[in-house]
Amino acid sequence: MLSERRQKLIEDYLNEVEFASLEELSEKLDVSISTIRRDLTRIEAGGRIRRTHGGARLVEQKKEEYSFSSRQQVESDSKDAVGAVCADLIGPGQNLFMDGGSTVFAVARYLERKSPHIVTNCLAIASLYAGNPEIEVIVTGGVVYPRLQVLVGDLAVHAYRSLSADIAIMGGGGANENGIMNSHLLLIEIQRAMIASAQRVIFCLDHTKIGRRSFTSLCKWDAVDILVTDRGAPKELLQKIEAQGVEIILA
Amino acid sequence: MLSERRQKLIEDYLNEVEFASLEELSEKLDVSISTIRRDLTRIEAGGRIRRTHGGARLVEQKKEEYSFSSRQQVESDSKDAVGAVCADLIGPGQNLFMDGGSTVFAVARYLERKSPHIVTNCLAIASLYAGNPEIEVIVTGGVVYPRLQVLVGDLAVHAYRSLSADIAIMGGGGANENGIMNSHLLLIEIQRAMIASAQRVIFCLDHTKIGRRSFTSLCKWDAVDILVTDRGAPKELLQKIEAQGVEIILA
DNA sequence: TTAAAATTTTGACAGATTTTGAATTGACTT
DNA sequence: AAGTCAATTCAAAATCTGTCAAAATTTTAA
Repeated sequence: MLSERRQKLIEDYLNEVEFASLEELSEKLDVSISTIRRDLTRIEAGGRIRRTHGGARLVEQKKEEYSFSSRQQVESDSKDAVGAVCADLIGPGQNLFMDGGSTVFAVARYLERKSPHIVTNCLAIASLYAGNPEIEVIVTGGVVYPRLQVLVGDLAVHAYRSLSADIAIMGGGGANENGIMNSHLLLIEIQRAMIASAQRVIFCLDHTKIGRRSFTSLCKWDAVDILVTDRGAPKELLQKIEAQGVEIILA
Repeated sequence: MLSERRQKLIEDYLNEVEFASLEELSEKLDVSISTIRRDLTRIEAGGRIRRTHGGARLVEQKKEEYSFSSRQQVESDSKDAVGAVCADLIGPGQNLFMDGGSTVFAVARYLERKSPHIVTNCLAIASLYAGNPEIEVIVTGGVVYPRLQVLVGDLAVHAYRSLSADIAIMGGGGANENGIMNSHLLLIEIQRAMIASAQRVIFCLDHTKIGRRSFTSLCKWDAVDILVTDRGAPKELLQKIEAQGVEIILA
């Protein structure tokens, strides 16, 4: 049995049962416990499972703004609607900062006719218009953060600090009446640099994000000009946010 | 049985079963294990499968959006061969600068097991390993140059100047006995920065580039440590280049 | 056309590398 | 102390790479 095939089988099995013990896997695949251990270590490096005492379990798929491939499907209608409405706010030829994340990517897809100048640390957005001579795309640089496929680190922060934009189009992990939150510490510094160098700040968050808590506070509402979300968002919370001077647009 | 036909059968079979062991294929096609090995090596060069210990597996078809759709086809056998040979020169965990262009991209495809640290201004290379946590990818930043899908400009130049690498893997538009040439002025400054910050400089040029003139001179041969090309290149010219202290490796 | 020469393909094999299972050791829990 | 699990080490087995000579194929020459 090929080791890669075995590892794939382990992954498939874990996808069914959530958790499996070493012994269980060892018997099922007819190899020694040692081999199972080694397999699990390798699979864990891929990130989809986690080793535990005596076995391994599936990593719960975080329902987060970022992280593309899996998320892209879920709530894509909401995201699309938010994206289209947000793109309407952009004038032709404006300079944009664009954050990572699937909602912001949805905005990017509607920008073609605006011929914008885009500065981004998101590889997906950069690649989207990389072949289009009508749209100038500037990539910030930085270290690729594999889980989110965005660029992080000093290069990215410096790039945003040294440029300026008409509008920053941002995403986030959650929002409540106190402000916006994000779960990825590596991104916070970058997002703050974007906000600081942009004239107007637009946050795009589909309704699942409104009212959700996340890991760290990114900014308060006074830093935000516009919040674009969809009708599924809780109205009373939106009112509290609006009272803090944020223009709210519903898709 | 023609070897090409056999290779096609192997590919078809892998498309069905995803994994196959050497033994399995050897029996199925009634040839020796050695032959299967060689077949797999050749098929792997095409990029659709990957050899593993004891067999081979299908490569998940990634979205085509990032790859060099048109140019990739032309001379792709030569480029692949050059890519494989060049990748052999890289040690595990080394720091690499990687230029843009399809030949350098062909090198990138063979680097998976070397777990390199890659610094690049090429979006295709960045996207290739963006989701792989084993491989650290740093993107230089810069303005996307749509024709080549590489990043150009000050951000890119500064990034390369401020970093350093064990090896720079470079492409070019042409080469003659005086040195390497490139047709894209925007790239010259960047490539010079790469060369200046790297310990060893490897140029990868398929045979169509050897002897071809291009627009501007990029560098003389004394800046180059190794030239990787294929057997189609004119031998007398290679000798003249070798006489200038360049190690020449033929794929 | 046939024969000889050159090239490519194939199978086999030796030495290096990787994978595997078992044994040992050490950390931690009960 | 006893038991469980993880990490490490080690030797055996499996597999990989490079090389070589035989076989098959293609090219060249007559």
